Amino acid sequence: MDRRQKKTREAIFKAFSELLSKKQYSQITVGEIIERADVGRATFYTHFETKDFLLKKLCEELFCHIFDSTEGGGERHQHIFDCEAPSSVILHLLQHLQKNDNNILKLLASENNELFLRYFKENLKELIQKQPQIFENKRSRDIPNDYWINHVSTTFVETVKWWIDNGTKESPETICQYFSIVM
Amino acid sequence: MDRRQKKTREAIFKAFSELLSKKQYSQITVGEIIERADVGRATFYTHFETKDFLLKKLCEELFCHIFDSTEGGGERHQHIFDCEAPSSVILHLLQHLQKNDNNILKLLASENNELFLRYFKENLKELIQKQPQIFENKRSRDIPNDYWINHVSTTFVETVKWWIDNGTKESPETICQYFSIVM
DNA sequence: TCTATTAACGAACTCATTGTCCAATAACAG
DNA sequence: CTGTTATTGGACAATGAGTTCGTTAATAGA
Repeated sequence: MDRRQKKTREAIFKAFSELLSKKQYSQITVGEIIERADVGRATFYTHFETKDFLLKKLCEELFCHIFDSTEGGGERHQHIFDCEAPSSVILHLLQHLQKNDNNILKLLASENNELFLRYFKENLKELIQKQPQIFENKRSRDIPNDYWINHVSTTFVETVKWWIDNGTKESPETICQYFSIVM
Repeated sequence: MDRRQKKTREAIFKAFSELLSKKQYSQITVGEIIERADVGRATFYTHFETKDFLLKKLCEELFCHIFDSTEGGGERHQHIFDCEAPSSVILHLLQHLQKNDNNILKLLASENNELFLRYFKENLKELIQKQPQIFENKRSRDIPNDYWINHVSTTFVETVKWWIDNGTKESPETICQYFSIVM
């Protein structure tokens, strides 16, 4: 890919992320983004159709990274899905979050978190659907499957949100335990 | 209150609700609202500072109604909190929702539901905080109290959301049971 | 190194929307 | 009946979205 393209693209992502951790998505203007990214107005629109598309792309980048390394067929992770404890997957995700790759925690904690939490939840749902055995032992047979998947995803996302909103003071292990108590 | 004020206020609420059940909140313009409500532009702004305030007021009206009649000190409801089963409160809320007062279900199901679900959850949290005994028997002592309250509210709201998204086919009793299984 | 291609620039532009203001008019309460 | 108050419509500035285009600069490939 053209070096110029890559540079502008990254500059826009960076500027956008920084703005997102400061103010509401709806209050961020394209003008602010291009000023901070130091790119021309027309340039922005050749890269992203609208502000909404920019957000979508950003979410995809962030969550792809986390979930790819969780689902990945690498030997390092393979054993996670083999052992019975669902907590190992959860713990792994939590530790990943705590490492704060790409400032993802900052974004999840910001006032815009609903946007990110929605993507987070969607990715989680897919993960659980692909690996139903993770939580199988906790599942009752008297509730519909999609209700159950939705419940698990929601509870996890809300747990993370609570964790972040409270300053991420607890260790991933503690959070993991809270989660397993209510599940 | 002046009849004229009341009329305009209601016309705006009505127009806004109708628009909300059709399109995203962010894509609704003040122009559309006043056109549908058939009131002058200046009139709108004498009633509501901004579109956001209008939304806030609408939410307050909708949820106040439901939660007031749930918490109310009337003798009819008093016994609800006296019996042990948390399901009675839940069932009562679900039945209320099903009656579809003020088209609240339509709004909860619309693309804007996040806005309403947030208010819904806030009201629920308060209710649970005031009546902690409702779920006390399900609560573990190994998790923080606010984590627990958040979890209960979230789970209920998500249950309702799932119910609506699936066409509200199940009876309130069934939904109530699903809820009590996962809690 | 040369060249054709492609991206970035910036400035000007249209268009939609927000929020304000005011003078004229109609509805209201007492 | 009368003073008060809400509504009206239209004009207004300000802001932001998204487009257009001629110019400039970087790039990839030969």
